[in-house]
Amino acid sequence: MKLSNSYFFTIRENIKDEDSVSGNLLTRGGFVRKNSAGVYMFLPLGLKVLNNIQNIVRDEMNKAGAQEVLMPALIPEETYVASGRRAGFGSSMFSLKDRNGKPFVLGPTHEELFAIAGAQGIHSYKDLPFNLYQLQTKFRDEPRPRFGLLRVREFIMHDAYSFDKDLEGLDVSYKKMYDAYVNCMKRFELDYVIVTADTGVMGGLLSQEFQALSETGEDTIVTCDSCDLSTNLEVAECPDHYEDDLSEYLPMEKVATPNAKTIEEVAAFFGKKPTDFVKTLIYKVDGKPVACLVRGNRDVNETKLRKYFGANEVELADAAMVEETTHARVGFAGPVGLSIPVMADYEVTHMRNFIVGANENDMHLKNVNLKDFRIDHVMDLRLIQDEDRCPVCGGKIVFRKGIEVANPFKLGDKYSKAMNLYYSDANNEKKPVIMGSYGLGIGRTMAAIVEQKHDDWGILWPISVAPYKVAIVPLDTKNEEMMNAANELYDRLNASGIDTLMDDRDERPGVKFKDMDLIGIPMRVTFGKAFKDGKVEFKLRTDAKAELIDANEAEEKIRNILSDYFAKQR
RNA sequence: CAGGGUGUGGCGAAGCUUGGUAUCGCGCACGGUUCGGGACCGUGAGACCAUGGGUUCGAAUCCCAUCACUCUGACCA
Repeated sequence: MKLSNSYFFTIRENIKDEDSVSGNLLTRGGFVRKNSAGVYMFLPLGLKVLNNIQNIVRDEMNKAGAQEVLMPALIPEETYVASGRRAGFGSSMFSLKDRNGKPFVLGPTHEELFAIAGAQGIHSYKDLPFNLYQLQTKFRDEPRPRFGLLRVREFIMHDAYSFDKDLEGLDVSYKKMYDAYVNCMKRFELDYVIVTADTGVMGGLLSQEFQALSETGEDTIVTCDSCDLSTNLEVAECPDHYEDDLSEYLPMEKVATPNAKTIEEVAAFFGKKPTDFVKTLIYKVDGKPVACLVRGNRDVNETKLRKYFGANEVELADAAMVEETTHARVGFAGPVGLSIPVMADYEVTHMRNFIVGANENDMHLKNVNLKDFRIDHVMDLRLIQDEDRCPVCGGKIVFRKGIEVANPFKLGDKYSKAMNLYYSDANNEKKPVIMGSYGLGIGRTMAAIVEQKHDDWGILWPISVAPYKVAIVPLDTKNEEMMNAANELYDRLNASGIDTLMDDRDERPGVKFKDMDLIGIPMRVTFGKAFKDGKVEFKLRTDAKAELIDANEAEEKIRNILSDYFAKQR
């Protein structure tokens, strides 16, 4: 591409409406532009990167033996009702009606449609296994889009679906996709970890996330410095490793605690620490109240709670529900005398003589013990914390932030049963097909790469995904000889399949350099002062200084760098 | 959903408290001087001040409503 006659622009100033490094640099470089909250235009440069990422995924999928298809985004709502996920997705699904009033949705993910597609081709065990994938636009009405391309409402996702006759087959299919994703990460040059995660609205047997490490990430990752523990915060275990408190039982006592309702306020009142309390949180689990008990310095892990109940939605109860269930204002809930289900964290069962709310305004109970109230279920209910030890080996745990770029699932038979996807085995018995599903966010990957690879001047694209591999920058556009030589190199590189950009604009050198740095082209060939001696400058975007080389050696040098690079990517 | 902020030429902002018909920087056009890390001087074009209503002789400015964008929290008792 020649810049002088193309849709190319950069923005010098910061973008007000972009809250992340990647969103800012991608907008300033003219890759993307926000059109509405969480919905982006992809401009020429941005589309080139997006296509490069998609082609890497496509290549890895094809190598893994998957076949590409394209499913509709516009889907009858009843499809998701059949699997039970219409309710699961709730308001995060975009929905609309056709002219006859028939409800449709815009697909947020496609397990159902692929199960339907599978059913059309699967009759016998001889039809299995196989694997389908697509690169397609998904729609999710996120409550709060943010961080540029990282959390959006319309995005291109790669999703793949495997079909097997049994769990052993699924293991093989899963491994292939897992390996394909590992290869993709390598080719994207992402610094990442793989963590076990919650299966969430997908359901199924196993979920792993490929998390690109970045402070901008919205996910918290828990790893251990002495074993290979690697898990998402929301599923990190807090096993029953607590020591019993053996102090003598004291008699329960009701104490007036006016104007004190937070743990800190009440602790100050009693002259005690938060660890001497049992916190009672009223949750709304699919609309029904549930009390959760954790030690005063702990937090409830809502994912664990949701999993235990198999619920779609878990949130803290509103004030009205708290008052109805505890007969007191918010701030005085306690387990004694509650008539709703009571869940307790393991740790609570090892405590003695603790303080709880009295279910009465401005009152707390002290010296409460397990005999004083009913617990319906004891479980691992809390969020892991800094001071906790590794649940596997007891080592020191480390918290990091990550961007979830890919997520393979072992689904099992959940969707097969819901969507009537069965096959006949060798004994002519009807069995559900065993499915896996695999997703990788294309735009999110693009943003994650920028989050990891940038400097003060702009983006540092890896060669594999860079919109152009080489930028040719002639500094004197009036010098005919120089322009001829630059054009010749430009033509030769492009003719041999090396995507090359030429900055033939009549701009000052500084402008051209700044722009090329901002958009992050990996290699730059500058035709400048030394051209009269037959020399050009060659510079890698990641290097501070340029080197002077013979003009007629530039092409070979670029070829060598690229062939070395791609050899290492294999 | 709850609470806060913002909306002014293409972009970024000032003006609003204390009403009097819009200012600055970037960008753009033209002329000139420049020309190796976002040049300088001069001239110029470009705005129904988010939308709708109200108060007023007069509204970007005050009042009401709506919409959009954005931040914080996703209510930790």
